Amino acid sequence: MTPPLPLNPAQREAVEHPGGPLLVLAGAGSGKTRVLTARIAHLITALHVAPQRIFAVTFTNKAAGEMRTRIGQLLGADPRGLWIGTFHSLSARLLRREAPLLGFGSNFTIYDSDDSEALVKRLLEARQLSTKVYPPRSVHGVISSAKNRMLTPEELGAQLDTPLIKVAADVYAALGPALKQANAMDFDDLLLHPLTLFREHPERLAYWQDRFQHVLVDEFQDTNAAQYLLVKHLARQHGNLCVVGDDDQAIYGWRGADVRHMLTFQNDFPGTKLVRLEQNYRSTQIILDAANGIIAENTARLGKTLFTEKKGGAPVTLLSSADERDEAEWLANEFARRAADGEAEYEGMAVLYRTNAQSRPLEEAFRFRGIPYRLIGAISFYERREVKDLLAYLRLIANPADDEAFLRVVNVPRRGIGDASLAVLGRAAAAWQKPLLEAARRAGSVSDLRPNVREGLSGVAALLDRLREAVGQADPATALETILATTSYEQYLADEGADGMERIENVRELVAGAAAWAEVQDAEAAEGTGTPVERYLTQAALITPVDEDQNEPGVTLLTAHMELAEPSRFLDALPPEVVEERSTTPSWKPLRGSGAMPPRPSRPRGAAARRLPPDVGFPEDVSQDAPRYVKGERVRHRKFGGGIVRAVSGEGRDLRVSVDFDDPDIGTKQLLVAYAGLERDWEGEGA
DNA sequence: ATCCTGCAATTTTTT
DNA sequence: ATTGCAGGAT
Repeated sequence: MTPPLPLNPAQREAVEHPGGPLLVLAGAGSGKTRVLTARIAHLITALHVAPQRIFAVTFTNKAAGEMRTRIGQLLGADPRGLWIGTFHSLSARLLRREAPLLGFGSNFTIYDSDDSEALVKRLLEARQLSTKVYPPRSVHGVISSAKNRMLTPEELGAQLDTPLIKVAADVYAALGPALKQANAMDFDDLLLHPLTLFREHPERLAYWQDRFQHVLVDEFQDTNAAQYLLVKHLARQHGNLCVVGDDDQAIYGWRGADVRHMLTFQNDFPGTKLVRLEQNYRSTQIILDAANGIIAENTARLGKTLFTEKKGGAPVTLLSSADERDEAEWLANEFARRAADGEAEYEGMAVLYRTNAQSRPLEEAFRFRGIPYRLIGAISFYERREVKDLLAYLRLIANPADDEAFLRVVNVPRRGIGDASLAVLGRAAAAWQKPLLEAARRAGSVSDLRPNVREGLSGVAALLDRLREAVGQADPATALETILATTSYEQYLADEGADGMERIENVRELVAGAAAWAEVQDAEAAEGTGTPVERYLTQAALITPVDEDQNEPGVTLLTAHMELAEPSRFLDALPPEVVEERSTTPSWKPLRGSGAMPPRPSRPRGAAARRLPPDVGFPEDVSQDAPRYVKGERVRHRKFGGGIVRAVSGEGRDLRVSVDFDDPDIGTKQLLVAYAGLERDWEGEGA
C-alpha cells in the first residue's frame, strides 16, 4: 500500500468530510482529481464503505480508468465493484440490468450519432419529407437538445412553430417506438431511461438509492438537467452527494450543460458543506494573475481566487502573426529553443486551439523541425469504416433487431443488394412489425424482390445465424476473428487496393485491441451484466477520441473548446502587467489598446486581429482555420503527390487552389483547401 | 436494379 | 478525408 496522498487543509477537509452534501469549488490545477481519488479511498478504508456501494462520475472514460488505478494504488488492491465512469457508461451499466422493465432486452444496442441520424433520415423519408429541406443532422440536433432538456415530443412541438421544429417533433414522436423496436438506445436515452425507470418503478429507485451509499460527481459544472436529476435521485435519501466543479470552467453549455447547477446545489441540498480549493499547484503567480483577470469577467459565480506559491514567473506572451502557418512556425521554433536550452521538456508543452482543423499547420511545422508531438482527439479509430463494419456485424450478432447495423452490413461485402431492394424489404418489415434481419430471413415470401436479391437476403440471415451460433459466449476478439473468417472481409478490403491494405492493418489492430480489453476487464464480469461481447460493444460505443491512448511522447496538441468564442473580450481582460506582446513580423504591431495601430473603427479585435496580415495584399476576413496559399508555391497532396499552385480563388472556407501536379497523368486539379489536406512541399522547395 | 466513377458538400466542441 | 449523389455502364 502506498502512503496516503499529501493534502493541504482545504483538500483534507473535502476528503474527510464524513457525509452529507458537499460542494467542492475547485480552481484549475488545484488538485481536484487528487481530492476525488483520496476521498473515494478514504470512504473505503476509513469509513468502511464497500466499493460496490460507491457511484463516481467522471467526465471521460480515460479519467475513470486513471482514477481507478490510483485508488487501487492507495488501497493496495483493485477497488473491485466500484462504479466509476462517465454518466453514459454508468447509466448503460445500470440499464443492462433494468432494460426488461423498460421494454428493452438487456442486449440493447447503443446507437451513436451516425446511427441516430440514419434512423432520423429513414423516418423523414417514410413521411415523404425532403431530407434536403430538413437535414437529418439538424432534425436530430433539435430532437437531441429537446431530450437534453427533458421535453416530450408534444412539449417540443408546443415550443415554437417553425417548420423545422414541427418536423422534428413529429419525427421525435416516432423515434422512441422505432428505437424500442430496434432494441436500441441513443446517447440521450442512456440518460433519460434511468429517470423513466425511477419514475415508473419506485421500488427500483429505492433499490439503487440503497445500493449506492455515496455518490460523487466530477466536472459538475458541465452536467445537464437529466444528469443532475439522476444523481439527485440516487442521493436523495442519504444526501451523501459530493460534487466537484469549477463554475469558471464550464465548456459544454452547447450540449445542454447548465453551470447554474453549481449555484443551485446549495438550495437543492440544504446544509451543504462548501469547500474552496484555491491553491494552484501548476502555474506561476503571473499566469494566475492573467487567469484571475479573465475569470473576474464572469458574472454569477460562486467566486474564488487562485493563488500559488510559485511567485513571479515569465510573463504571458501575446503573439500576433501573419497567419496560422507563421504562428505554427514561431511556436515550433520557440518550443525547439526552450527544449534545447533545457527550460522544459517537450512532454511538458502543449498547444490548445479551438477546432481540430487547426492542428494541421502545427503538425507540419513540428514535423519539419523534427519535434515529437501527440495529437489528441482528432479522428477516432472507431470512426473508421472498416471498424464500424465489423462492429456492426458484432452488434447484429448481439442484437438481431439492430436495424442500423443490418443496413450497414447487408451489402458488405457486395451481395447485389441495393437501395431499391432494401426499400422493398423495409416495407415488408414494417408491415410485419419485424426487424429487417427477420424480414430478410423471410425474403422468399416477398414477391416484389427479384430472385437473386431474395437469395442474397436469406443468405445474409443464414450467415448471421451461423455467426451467432459460432460466436456463442466467446470473447470479442474470437468473435471478430470468426466474423472475418466467415465473411472474407479481409479479402474484400484487399480487393480495394493500396488503401485496403491500410484498412486491413486497422482490422488487425481492432482484434488486438479487443483481446487486450478482455485481459484487463473482469471487474464488471462479477455482476453478470451481459455477455463479453455485449460489454465490449458498450465500451466501444462510448469511447471517444480523447479516451484513446496515444503513447507517443512529445508536445501535446488538443482543442480548448468554447469559453474563447469572443477572444477579444478576454484579451482585453488580461492584466497588462503580466502580458508581453510580441509579433512574428517586426514591421507590424498588434494592439490591444491604443498605440501604433491606425484607428480603424471596424477592426476586429482579439484572435481575428492577431491574424491580420502584416501588409497589404490579402483580404481581411480570411478563415481562421485554413492555411493561406500563394501562386507559384509548391505543395504536396497525399494522393496526387507534389505540384505547384497556379491560382487561388474564393475565401474562408471556400478557398480553392488550382494545382499543377508533377505527374502528367494527374495534370491540373481544383482543390478545396479546407478539405484537401495539402502540405507544403519541403523537398521540392530547395531543388 | 446495381455498381462504378467523378463531383459536390461537409466540421466546433462530445456522449 | 469521407460521404452522398448524379449519371452512365453493365
